[in-house]
Amino acid sequence: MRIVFMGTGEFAIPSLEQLIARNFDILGVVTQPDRPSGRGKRLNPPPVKIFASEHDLSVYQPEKVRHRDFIRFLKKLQPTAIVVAAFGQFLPKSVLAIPPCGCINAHPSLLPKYRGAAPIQWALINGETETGVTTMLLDEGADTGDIILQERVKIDLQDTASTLSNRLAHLAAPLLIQALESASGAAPPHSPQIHAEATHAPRLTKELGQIDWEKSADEICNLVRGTDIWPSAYTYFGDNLRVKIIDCAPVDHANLSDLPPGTIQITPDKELIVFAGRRAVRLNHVQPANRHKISGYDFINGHRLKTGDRFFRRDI
RNA sequence: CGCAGGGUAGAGCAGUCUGGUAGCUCGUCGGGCUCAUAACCCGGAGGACGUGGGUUCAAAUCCCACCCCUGCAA
Repeated sequence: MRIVFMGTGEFAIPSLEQLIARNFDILGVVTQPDRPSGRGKRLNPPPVKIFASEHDLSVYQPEKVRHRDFIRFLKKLQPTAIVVAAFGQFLPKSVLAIPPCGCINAHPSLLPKYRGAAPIQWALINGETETGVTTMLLDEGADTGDIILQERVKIDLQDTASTLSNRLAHLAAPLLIQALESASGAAPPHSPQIHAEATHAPRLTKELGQIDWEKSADEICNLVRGTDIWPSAYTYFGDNLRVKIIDCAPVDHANLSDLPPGTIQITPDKELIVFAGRRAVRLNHVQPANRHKISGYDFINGHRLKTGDRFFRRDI
């Protein structure tokens, strides 16, 4: 089977790896152009490019796949199917029409739930206990195509966006293979999404990461879990010191009666507890701006925290 | 040459501007108090102050170069 693979982020790598392992005929790997990134603003290749290069695959990095020349090039390759995962560009109708078996995409949610750029993150932020991976036939919309296969997974309380993303990526790979194998000359069996039940998972913003201590401990911890890849959940302390919350857990606490949300309490065994709108949050690990990740315990010692000190919100 | 912060005892930090024998909160070791303790009291050990050079009677502190770490931005 002649395959063109389109992907950019880490999420796509297990899928590409499986295609290689199963001896699919990979005509080429299409990925986003190198972008300036990291400290120093150097030009860095996307993860898929690195992986593909290491496996001696041809890599193409069009600024836009919809450009006429690139579409012409894709046609010449005569792919049976185009496999898409974490690619980052929309495919125009003219591309969708090229492969006889269609353009098959893996999306890390139970479509039609969580359409959009950040389905994993939003599932965590919303406190879902279950999510999954959906393979679908791409159409012109944003994650609106017909469903081929779907697999559910439980979300663990310890899961963060990075752990869950990793797990779903490894689930997406066999699901894509299965979809491909069920296609013979034409698109694999598929059925339309129930569009009325669609929900959306837009790209996260930095502002979203700022903690509102009025919210419940559960909501705050879910935010921390869902934003760990980016932008992280953060708050402010002292002289506008920005502090990222790396790892925390909701706890019950006896006397949160008249202390306002954001107030810190240090337990006898030096745990860092912060009162929330409902219940309280134990901060296990934090990261002050410009510093390494440290434990709540070290934060207390180094910054001389006292019960009654407060974390606060800051307008940006 | 994208912007910025940092590298001081095992950990987390102060001290650097205004040079003058290194400090805080802990940990650790020993002792004490206690029915007991993560609590309290007393005492001890532990630092080439990132590296190399320079200025100076004297450098963690001022000047120059380099190495490493981190946040922002993308």
